[in-house]
Amino acid sequence: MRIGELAERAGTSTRTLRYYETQGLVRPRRSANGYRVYDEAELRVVHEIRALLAVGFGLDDIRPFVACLRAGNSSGDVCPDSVAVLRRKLAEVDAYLDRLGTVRRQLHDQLARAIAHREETCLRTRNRPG
Amino acid sequence: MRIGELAERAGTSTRTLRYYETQGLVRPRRSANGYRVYDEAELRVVHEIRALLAVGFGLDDIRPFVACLRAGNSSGDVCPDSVAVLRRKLAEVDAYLDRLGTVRRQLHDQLARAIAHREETCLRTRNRPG
DNA sequence: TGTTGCGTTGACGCCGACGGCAAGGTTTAG
DNA sequence: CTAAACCTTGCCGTCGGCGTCAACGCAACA
Repeated sequence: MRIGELAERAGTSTRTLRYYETQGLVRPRRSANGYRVYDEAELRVVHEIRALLAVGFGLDDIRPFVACLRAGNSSGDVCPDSVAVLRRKLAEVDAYLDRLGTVRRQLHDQLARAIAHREETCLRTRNRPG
Repeated sequence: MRIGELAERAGTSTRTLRYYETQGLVRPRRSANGYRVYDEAELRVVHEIRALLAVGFGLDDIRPFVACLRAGNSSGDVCPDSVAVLRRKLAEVDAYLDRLGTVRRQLHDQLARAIAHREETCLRTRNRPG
């Protein structure tokens, strides 16, 4: 399979696949004329990359998962390095959820006060002697 | 007050203040020699900018709040444009909290399955005839 | 008068995951 | 023979909020 077909089957672009290659995530062979040639297993790898990107991983974090798949495992998640990344990412997400919750409360209060202030001002204006 | 003093009092850098100026958020006068000169009100403005940035606003979103302060209001929040931005941001944060919650559940499940798989594999290995 | 410490503008660097274009080579269909 | 549809490498652009020089001017103090 060449790059165009893989791109289409993986739902991405050739540009993206070439970029993954520069990042050491995908390793095509080369045919005689220099074209990249991928086997079926690479489709699985690209799907794994896309799924993890969608969850918010960076390409650096994804590397262990790809290595795990390439080592012959049925899932990219089961190797120690992958588990370590999953743990770290879960902790990061929890921390971010905390911060975002705090921000939400602050925004909510800020909005409530602003509206209360406007109501008050409006009332004063309406009762003002004209 | 010149730029260095304002930077120090606002807890930021001169570079940052000049950048805010290019974004139309801060408007110093100029002294005869071309130095930027700020009055006390600008300190308040810079504090407002910093507070909103810390909450996750972009400079574009902050513009109405600065305008509101500059219009003489005691808070930057009370003007209609500011309230609109607050509403929008609150909705954005809520949406992001949802997505992040989904991601958290997915990560949690993924991690749980990976660990379960490893336990299982470990047991099989230990019971394997040597 | 020299040095130190302010100030000025302008321009490039950063991060991450690509998009897009240029300028070519290859292959295939008509 | 030619045009279309692939492929190649390489390099610049994107977004945001600045950091970090560079090269210069101005001010104050010993």
